[in-house]
Amino acid sequence: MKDVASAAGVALKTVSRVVNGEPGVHPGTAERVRAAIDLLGYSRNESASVLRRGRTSTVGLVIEDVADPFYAALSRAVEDVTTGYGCLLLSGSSSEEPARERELVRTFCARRVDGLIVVPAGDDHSYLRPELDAGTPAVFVDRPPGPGVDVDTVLSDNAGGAGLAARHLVARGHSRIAFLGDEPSIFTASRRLHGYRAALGHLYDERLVAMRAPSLEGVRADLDRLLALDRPPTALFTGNGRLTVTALRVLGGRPAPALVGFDDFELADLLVPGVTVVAQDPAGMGRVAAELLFRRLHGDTGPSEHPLLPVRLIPRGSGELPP
Amino acid sequence: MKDVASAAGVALKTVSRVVNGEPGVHPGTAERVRAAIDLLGYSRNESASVLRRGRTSTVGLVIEDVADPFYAALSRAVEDVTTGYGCLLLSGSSSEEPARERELVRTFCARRVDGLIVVPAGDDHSYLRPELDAGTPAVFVDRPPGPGVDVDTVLSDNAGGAGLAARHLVARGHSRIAFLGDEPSIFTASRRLHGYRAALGHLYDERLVAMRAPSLEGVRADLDRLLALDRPPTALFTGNGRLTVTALRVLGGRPAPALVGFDDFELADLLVPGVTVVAQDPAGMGRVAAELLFRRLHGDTGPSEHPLLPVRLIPRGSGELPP
DNA sequence: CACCCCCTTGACAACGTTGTCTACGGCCGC
DNA sequence: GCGGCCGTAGACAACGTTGTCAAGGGGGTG
Repeated sequence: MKDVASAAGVALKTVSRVVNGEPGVHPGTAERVRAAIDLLGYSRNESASVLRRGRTSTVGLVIEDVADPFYAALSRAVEDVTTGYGCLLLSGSSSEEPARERELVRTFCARRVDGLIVVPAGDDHSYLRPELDAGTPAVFVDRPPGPGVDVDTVLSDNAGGAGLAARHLVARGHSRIAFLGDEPSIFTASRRLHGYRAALGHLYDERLVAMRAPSLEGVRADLDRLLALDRPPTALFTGNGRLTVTALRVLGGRPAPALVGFDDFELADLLVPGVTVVAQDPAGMGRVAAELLFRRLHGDTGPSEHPLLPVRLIPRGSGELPP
Repeated sequence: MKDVASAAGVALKTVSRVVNGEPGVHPGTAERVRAAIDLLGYSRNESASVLRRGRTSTVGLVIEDVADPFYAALSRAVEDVTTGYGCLLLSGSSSEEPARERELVRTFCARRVDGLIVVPAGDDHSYLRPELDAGTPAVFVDRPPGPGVDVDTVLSDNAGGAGLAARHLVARGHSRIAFLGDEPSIFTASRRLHGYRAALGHLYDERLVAMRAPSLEGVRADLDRLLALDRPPTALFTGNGRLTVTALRVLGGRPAPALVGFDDFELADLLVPGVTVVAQDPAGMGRVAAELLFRRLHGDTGPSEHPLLPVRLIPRGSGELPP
């Protein structure tokens, strides 16, 4: 900028004014400055600008894994909203590791993001206290923060959706409905178990429940056990997209039980039979969370909000198979 | 930091030394400083640090769309490598718009990223000249830069893969093989057309070629036209993952021609018949590109490199159907 | 005992930008 | 013709950090 100033024969401050489009610069002078900028290929040093101004126009997003379509869609929606407000999005994958989540938040905060959107991996977020107190707003998505941290959250109706799935299968005549869920320590997994259990009532049988992180071997072991029971399940409710796909892969070739999966996924409609799912709206979650964050950034200091996004059941065939 | 210094009763510089793990600080003093840091919840202002040091430990990635599984996988691989080198990744989606690509690059450069990884949307990259001259290395992935810009590239063997697909179908007895490709202005689309054409030789028939951006309506129109020909194709080669999926959706219910698709995708193995594909390795491309960038960042100033990543044909059934 | 060196610590400037305040000249109205 | 106002421009400090250099004190050596 110094070079631009001397090239244009003006003071530093005048260049600054031109760069920032501030009023009170003679059109002719501004033109000379712009010419010098083009000539020298100058571009403002954002770090210095941030240092002086204190605002970074930057938002941090922590997700589980960009390569997971659910989070990829969420991420894209957040990016679009962020860009719309003239901000840059920093994002990182926690790989479901609390330490990595914390490290990402720390990194983002050190870079002085204006706000945070977090899909938490851990359940202790007391480390966020200093940032929240310092005025950095945070919105938690998909899962709530640990106890003692009061921030906005954007969650899906997990229990309601699981109930929808269970009742759908019961209505088709199933009474033995297995549940394959992720690790119970994961909020969404336990909420979905809860909704499934509540909807089944006296039909609930804990021997039909298996919960663990998705893996081909794990799912195979669980399905082997379930299908070898005296009274095996006639229907299966899978607790997230990864588990649904893994279960389909394991079941490939076997006589298929009725199946409803939580989370929609591409090509669910092209499989035979089509896979009935309870669909969340990942892009909607990202959009709502980002809009909420920007309302906070624009000064909204009301009590924390906790929208619950609806889910919907999409029948495609697999969930309508008879017992 | 000033507050930490006075809380610990030491000078600013001593706190700086502790924060950066520099040697020459008495263990007792360091302990006092660390206590003060914890007490005050201090975290270094990265903008100021960057301003002083000149290095941001940051890499910028421009892709087409994070929500596309191909780029999501690429993105994740780049993130992992970047994190491994202690850097933060900034990424953004260009939505296939040259202006947006340029805007993202501009934003990243203003934030003084140490290096760039770009999946270009446009074909004029002269705007990168100042940055390259200023010593910011760039690696282009999936598609090369426009003319006159000499940077490292990481490309897949598009023509080779398309040839593989075409020969695979010819070997199964097909002589009328249609090609559904993306817009010919897209580098990968034209390379794949080229490979397909070269492999077919005298079997090539331009009436069997349709190229345009993927959309349900567009693909439906193209397939309607192709299948209504006097001598309709008995096999179909789709030029990217989106087109393959869209074509499958359009074909759903019709007597299916043999099909080979460029790009692997989840569940390709579970459809009936399984979808034969020419698989690229998006994660591998991201990894190679990122490693190449870090070699440049660590001082490698050799001539620009242009690795061509191999692709492989995965037969799953659809590509082995007879004419 | 004097000297030197090392270990530890601090003072200070500089990174590039922007907010604040001041200065200059011309124009208007009285 | 004079005072005041406006439009334009610049000087300067400050943001928070780190590199450079220097200072103080303690221990070892001649």
